[in-house]
This record gives sequence, structure tokens and C-alpha cells, in this order.
Amino acid sequence: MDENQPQIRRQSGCILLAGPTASGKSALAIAIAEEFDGVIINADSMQIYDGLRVLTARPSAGEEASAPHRLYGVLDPADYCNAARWRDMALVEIEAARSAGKLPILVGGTGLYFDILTKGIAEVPDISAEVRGRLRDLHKAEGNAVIHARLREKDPEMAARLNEGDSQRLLRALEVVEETGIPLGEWQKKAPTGDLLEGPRLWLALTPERDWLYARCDARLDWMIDRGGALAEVAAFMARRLDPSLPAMKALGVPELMAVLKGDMAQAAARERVKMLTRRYAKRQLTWVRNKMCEANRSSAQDLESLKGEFFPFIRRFLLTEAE
RNA sequence: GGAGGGGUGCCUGAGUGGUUAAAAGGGACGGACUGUAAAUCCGUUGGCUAUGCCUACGUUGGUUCAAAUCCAACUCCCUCCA
Repeated sequence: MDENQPQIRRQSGCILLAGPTASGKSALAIAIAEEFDGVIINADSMQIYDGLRVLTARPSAGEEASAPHRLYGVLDPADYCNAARWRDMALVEIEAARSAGKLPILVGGTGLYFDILTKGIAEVPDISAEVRGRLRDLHKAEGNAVIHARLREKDPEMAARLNEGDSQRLLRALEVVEETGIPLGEWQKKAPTGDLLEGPRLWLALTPERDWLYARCDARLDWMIDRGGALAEVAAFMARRLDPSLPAMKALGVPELMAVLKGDMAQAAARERVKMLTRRYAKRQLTWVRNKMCEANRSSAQDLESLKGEFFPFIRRFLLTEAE
């Protein structure tokens, strides 16, 4: 709308758009990209994988074509992403957008990814397959208590910090000490990367009203199954016989729809279960936004026009300030 | 019509006289979150003028110092036989 936008913008700023699933992030991101000459960069841990466009509610091919989209479906589901890997890819894309004179718009629902980009993460060396495999096997065979006990021996500080039921973090902490000989807590203190974004950023967060969001999640899931082709998508996905422990295999709805296809679960039951799981997920995202993104401009608007009306002025002001 | 089983907190469901506001699970809600994060966990869950009180286990009445637990009637549900 304002033809002067590209000229008045220095090329260091960036927009961070967060919010729960089904809150309308993707559509808003496209609107922002169109209005302010931006590049949309995915900050969602699942939409980064190829093969589950419908179930992960990734923007449609048409939507992705309507504005530059990066890091959507770029990884094979047999591969696995993690926060640091995403960060590396995201930084490349941000840099590329900036040097092209475009506004990077980070969009996604993965709170950890935003955190790592803006607050950093400890630079811990990669864990060897040997150590990782060994500890996973141990965990599988012996359970959390043994892992926790072992961690208490090698890294009492982390062991005290972590809950005994928290298998994922327990395993991570243990593999770090076993691999490097240095406790994870030490790494966190000694090797923080700090803010990686380097530049002004504008936080935008969608915090829709709960009932509305839940109803939208429910309707979307029904749409995915009835009209979106989610079952066919999962059938194709299932044919690859991927390791169930891969992240992509844990996308909401994948285990349940696979069970339906195998005849192990009634479709109606799967539908209800995935809806419930999705609502919980949305709740966790809302918690993250509420409590960790204090600096964000928030909106509970329910439609694109209202969101634009609320956020566009912020963005304009942000870009103008930045130009000074 | 006959025989039997059963009605417990948002739901499922344990509990057969006292330490039961009532096990357990589910759901819901709240929270955490530094390399699988759509993951992985943690907490709360009858009400209050709160170290105590009130209300609660289908309804009403009874037995008892004391009942979700025993008795009676009523009511509703389920199974089987007609």
C-alpha cells in the first residue's frame, strides 16, 4: 500500500510472529509479506518436514506461491531437525532476506525456536551416535529411574533440577555429560550464544480467545480428514515405514490416523483424540506466549482484517523507526 | 409380569459402619520449558468468613455415639426369563 516502504527500511529488522496453532498466523504472515515486501521464514518444528502438508496445517501450495516462503517442507521426514539445526537454517534465510532488501518474517508456533534465536543456546558439541544409542537403549530397558540415578552420579546439579519423569531432558543431560565430560549446566553457563538475531525486531503474538480457538482447531481437523485428504497423506507417509521415534512421526494426528489405517482404531475415536491433543497443544503454546513473550504486541482478533488493522501500524512504525 | 445387578465428585470407577471431601484413571484448568519441543514434564481439581466449618456418594425416612457403607419405601438404569 505504501510504495515507499522498501526505501525507508534499513535491512536489519525482522518480524517475529508467534501464536497457537489455528490462530491465523500463516494468513497474517502472507498479508504482512505482501504489504511490506517480506520473506516468510518457518519457525514451526513440524512444518519443516515434507510429506505432511495437510496434517501439519502447512500453508497450501497456492499460499506458499503467493509470497516467498522458506523452510517449509525442506527436510525429509526420515531426517530429524532440532533447535540448533533450525537456528542455523533460519539464520541463513534471515541473512538472505536481508541482503535481498526484504523483511524477514519468522512465523511459527514453536516457542523454543524463537527462544533460541533471540536468547541463544549453549554450544554443546554433537553427541555421537554411539553414546546416544547406548543411553536410549539403557532408558528403554531400565526406565527413567536408572537414568536419573546415573545422572545424579555424573551431574548432580542437573539431576536435582530435572524431574524424574522427564525422560527427554534426563536423557539429554546424561548424554551431554557422558559425551563431553562436562555437565549440561556448565555448558549453559560457559557457552551461551546470546541473541543471534542482531538487529531490531518486532514481536507480534496472536492470543485468541480460547473457545474460539478450540472450535477452530476442531473444525480444521474435521476438514483435514473429510476434505483435506489427511488419511491419504498419512497412508503415503506410513508406506515409508519410518522409525516411530522420528520427530515427524509424532506430528499431531499421525499416530492416530496410522492406527485408523491399520484398523486398530475407529475413525471417530481417532478424530476425538486428535482434537483433544490439538487443544492441549494449543494451550501449551498459549502458555508460552503468555508467559515468555512479554515484549510482544498481542492481539486476540479473530479475522485477518482486524489483525491487519491492529498490527500493520506497529509494523509501519517499526520500519520507519528503524530507518532513522 | 418374574429373577438378578446397579445408581459415588465433570466422566469412568474403587470403596461395604469410624483416620472418607471420598482410591485410581480420564478430562479440564494452571505452570515449566537451553539441541526429537505438535516433544517431555510438573501442579491443581466441592464451597468457604479456612489449623475450623458447611455441602456431598439416586430420593426420603430409619438404625447407630458414628453411614457412601446397615434397614425400609420410593425412583431410575441394566441383564436374563416370560
